[in-house]
Amino acid sequence: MPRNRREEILLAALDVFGERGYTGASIAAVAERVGLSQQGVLHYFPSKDRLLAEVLRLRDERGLDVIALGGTGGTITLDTIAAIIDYNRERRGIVQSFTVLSAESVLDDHPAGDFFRDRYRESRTWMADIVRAECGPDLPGGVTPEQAAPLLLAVMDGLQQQWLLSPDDIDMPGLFRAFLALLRT
Amino acid sequence: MPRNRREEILLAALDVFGERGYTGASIAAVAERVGLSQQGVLHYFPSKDRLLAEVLRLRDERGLDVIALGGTGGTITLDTIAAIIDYNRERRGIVQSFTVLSAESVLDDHPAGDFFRDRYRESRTWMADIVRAECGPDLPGGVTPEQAAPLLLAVMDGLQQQWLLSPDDIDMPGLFRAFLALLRT
DNA sequence: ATTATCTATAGATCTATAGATAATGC
DNA sequence: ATTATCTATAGATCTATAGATAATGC
Repeated sequence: MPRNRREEILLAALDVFGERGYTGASIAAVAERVGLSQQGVLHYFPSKDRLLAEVLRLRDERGLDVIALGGTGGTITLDTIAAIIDYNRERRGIVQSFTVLSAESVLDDHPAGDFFRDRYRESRTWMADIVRAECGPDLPGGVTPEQAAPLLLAVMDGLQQQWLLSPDDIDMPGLFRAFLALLRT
Repeated sequence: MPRNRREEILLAALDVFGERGYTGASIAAVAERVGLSQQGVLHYFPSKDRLLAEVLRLRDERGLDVIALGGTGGTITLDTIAAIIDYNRERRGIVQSFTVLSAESVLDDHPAGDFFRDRYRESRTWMADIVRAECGPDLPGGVTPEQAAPLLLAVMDGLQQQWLLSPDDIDMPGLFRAFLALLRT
């Protein structure tokens, strides 16, 4: 049963990064989670930076992302995104990982800075396309799809932050749909 | 000229926490910034946790917060908040500090967890009051002030995240006002 | 040969304590 | 007396390298 060690390590690393942050996580903690020594992990990934880079690359391949939408195959609508947010309530660990890693990525010289900068840019582009396809070029209050796109991403991120702190107080999917209702008025 | 060492240290610590995150920041880096030895800092604050706690307490006293609204004296409206976001473009360091610290605070057993949990709860309460005072109990799309409150906070946090990564791409105040336009339709 | 894994370890940090010294305030 | 500050240092980590050993694949 030759399990895929590389992937095991990447998934464990994503968890550990979510629990302690990238800075606070140690390679040894990841190693322990997969039953290897710290040096065993470094055999597969030569440095902590590279381990992070590969964790983030895994999201692109696997749709591990909180808002990985490409995988659904069919047309993506705002309701598709709302459904993903429903599902995210059951993936708290992953939500926490991406929330923490994306926030850390704003730090000076952070190894994930480019990744998240690019990711948000791309997300804004296709989010604007989704909004335009669904609501046309004119939204309530004179708002444009180009403005709605970063607002949608902001709402998703910001609700995750509040939900992670107080899961019982924050109805993420309900609040996201309330925002959609504002866009669709 | 007996400068207030405690306060110098707290302000330097807020900066350093914003640059490296709480986990990644060392007491020695804070010390260097104020021209003391690491042990000099520990004379004023007996541990790193306590230093963080006092940094956060300073925000309550001083309105250092990105959205510290109490200090304005007069009535706070949604336009007041928009004006604060205008101003925040010139306080990138502080915005970054609070973005990073609040994201770190979702980590297991983080010393700032209670602080941010309480802060968001309070913020949602007065934000709902502001919305109700200004827009009444019924917002477009059947949205309530209780829903608008966490959405407003989410938009502020989420826009900061995107702006910190790509300041030239993100017009924080403009986008926040676009969101207000949706609420006021 | 290559791959997977380990032990050993160098070299940096980092937090926090202990205890000395100098200056200040009564 | 107390306050401000320093040097010294214990005790934990942490990343990464070096090099050994065992197993696997040709």
